[in-house]
Amino acid sequence: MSNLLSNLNPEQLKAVTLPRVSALVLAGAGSGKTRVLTTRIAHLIQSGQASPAGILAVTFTNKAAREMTTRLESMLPINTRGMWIGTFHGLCNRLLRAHYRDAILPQTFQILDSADQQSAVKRVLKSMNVDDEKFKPREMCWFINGAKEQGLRYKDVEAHDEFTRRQVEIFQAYDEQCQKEGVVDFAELLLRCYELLSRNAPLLEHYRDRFKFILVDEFQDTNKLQYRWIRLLAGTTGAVFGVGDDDQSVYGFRGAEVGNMRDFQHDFHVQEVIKLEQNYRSHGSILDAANAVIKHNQARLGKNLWTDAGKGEPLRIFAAANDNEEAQFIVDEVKSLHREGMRLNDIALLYRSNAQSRVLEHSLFRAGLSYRVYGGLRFFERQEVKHALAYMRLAANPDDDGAFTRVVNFPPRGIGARSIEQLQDAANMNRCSLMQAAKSFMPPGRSAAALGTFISLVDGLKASAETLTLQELVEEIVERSTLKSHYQSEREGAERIENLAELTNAAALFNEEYEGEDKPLIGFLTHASLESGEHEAGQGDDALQLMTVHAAKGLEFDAVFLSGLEEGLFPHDNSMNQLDGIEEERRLMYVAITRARKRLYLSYAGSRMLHGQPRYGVVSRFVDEIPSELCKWIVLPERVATFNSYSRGSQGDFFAKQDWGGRSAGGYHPQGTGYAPKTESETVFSAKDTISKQDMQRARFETSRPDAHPFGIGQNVMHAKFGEGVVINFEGSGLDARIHVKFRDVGTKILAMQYAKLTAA
DNA sequence: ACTACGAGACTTTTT
DNA sequence: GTCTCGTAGT
Repeated sequence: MSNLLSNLNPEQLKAVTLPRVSALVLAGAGSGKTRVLTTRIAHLIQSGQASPAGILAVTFTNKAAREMTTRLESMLPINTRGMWIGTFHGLCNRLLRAHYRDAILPQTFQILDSADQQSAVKRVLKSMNVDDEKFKPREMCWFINGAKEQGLRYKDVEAHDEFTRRQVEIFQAYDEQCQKEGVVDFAELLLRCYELLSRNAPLLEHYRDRFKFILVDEFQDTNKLQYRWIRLLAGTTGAVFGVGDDDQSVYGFRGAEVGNMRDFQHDFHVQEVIKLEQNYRSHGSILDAANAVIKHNQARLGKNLWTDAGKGEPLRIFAAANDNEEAQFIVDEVKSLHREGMRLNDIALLYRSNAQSRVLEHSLFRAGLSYRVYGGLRFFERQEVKHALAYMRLAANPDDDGAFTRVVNFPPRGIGARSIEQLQDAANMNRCSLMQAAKSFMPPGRSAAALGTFISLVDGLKASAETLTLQELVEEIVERSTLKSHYQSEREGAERIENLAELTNAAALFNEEYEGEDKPLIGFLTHASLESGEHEAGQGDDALQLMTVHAAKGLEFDAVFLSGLEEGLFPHDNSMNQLDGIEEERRLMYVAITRARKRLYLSYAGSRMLHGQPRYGVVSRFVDEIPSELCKWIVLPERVATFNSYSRGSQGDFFAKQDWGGRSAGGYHPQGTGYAPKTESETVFSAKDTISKQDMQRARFETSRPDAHPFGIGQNVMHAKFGEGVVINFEGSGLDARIHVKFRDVGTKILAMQYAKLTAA
């Protein structure tokens, strides 16, 4: 036991060994939050205070749940398989499956992901003859989920105007359609579970009695319904151990309520709040910057991170003339870090919004740096995979109209919109599913044969599902549905076929892992919707990591590049008019900064292409909130003179970029503590080398002038898309300067100087 | 019934 | 710039 508790700091130890009371742990970034959670569970079990079955631990992501489980297994010689550690949705699903009758759900109920939900809403709108321009499916989903996440059914929603009343009607029709089809959306999973427990006293008693210890991760991210769910399960005698960080609450836009942390203290009579403030991740300057920024927020529970790791290096700030230059700077720095021995895997490139990744990717690609972008389409969300899954869903439940509409004519088999409409009418008329309508009320016509083919296909699959293994079933679906041959004839179908093969793989893997599951098909489909697939392909190879700041939450890297630090981008324009908007953006900035272990770069661009339009930016207020003594500004060598002409007297000099980076002085030590600036670089980073913000701004404007460009009339140039050409004229000045180039293959083009990615040829 | 082209949108996101 | 959606044409 002492083994388990050794190496914990006093606060961590206190949290881990707390008796059976409700408690709140304010865990700052990098303060060992997951460690505390898992060690507490291990300690409770080892000391005999709890049995593995008596613990309920809830997280937000599958990844977090998995990490907790793995760590726990390494601490204790127990099998975590039967333990209740999982996401809110995963645990609710488990409860609903166990008590499907009480929850009034079919045993085979399916879970809709966001895309499925949207198409379900579309079908509702159609059947109600509602204009989907006025009631956009996306917004309807938002409305429905928003209500459910507050614990509200359609009849609980207050409607004071005609529009909302109509929305409520659609809400009702949608829920009825879902019930009829035996499907539940994500929010429904939680609400249904909440209602199941609150309406069934013996059942609730049973679980209250069982879960003596409830642990909640990322408490600041809980929404109203999740909070009520926890309260319900805990009752008046339960003990809830909440861990969270109000400064890292960045999901307000999807219903998370930081206020739940305050309410928790009150509602659960929390006697003491334990603060974990010692940070084991970042060097001092990085933490100081994070603390300085977050101090500007008013509504905080209050917390200050510290470290004994030493100051480390200053933050590096780069002001680029435009987005391409910013990207180029990052490429050069990454290359240099890589040369020094830092693995690309340990370097992250963060941005506020996904749209920003393109320019960066472009430069990385040209430079031949391998990188991986997080947060695109996940495996189970891919079109071809969803199609195959729809066939599986029909095999499990032929009355699943969503799955039916998805694949009734995919691959195309001659069933057009007209026929589907007729089917829909027949189904409405007879109050049955589309499949039943197709079987019993098939309208006579040309498409009858095609429909017959489809019906027998699904019937065949249904029969196969009884006898075949999961893997064989997937293989059969891919073949017999002609998905495979369809994609084979498609130009870019190779990748899709690969993904279908990967689905076969996933099915085999699932079977292996959940051997003996009585309903493997249902289990697999649930797995597919609940775990949209962190099937991280190519995780093994060394690649730079690109992601949004949101996606980076919970991760850490040796070096972090935070790009696009401009007003309007970060903080984002759309956040400004939201309540608490700026504070949430600032928390996001805090999250971004605290991702870095040893080195942090901040960059912004004077102009960048956004939505196909140039947009001129001003440095983000968040950069200004970082004390300048923690920062060093980096300037391109050819501009040092320009910048220095603005700084007078004691202001000192800027650094030419090549004097930076600790190439010879200091450097990266892969197995050591990382960057250890030596004397030489300490000199380089001395305090006199700063410049005022105003000079910075003015200098940047100067350097953006067109006469700084390296081209002359008659010069041969190269363009990524247009190929070779010759410069024939210039036009305009300042940021609007344009260059006329006569290309060999595509004729004369007039390009914006700033964006034309021209190179001398 | 299917394909091709043009208009309009576009913060962040897990389940 | 790029993706999705809707309409018009084959």
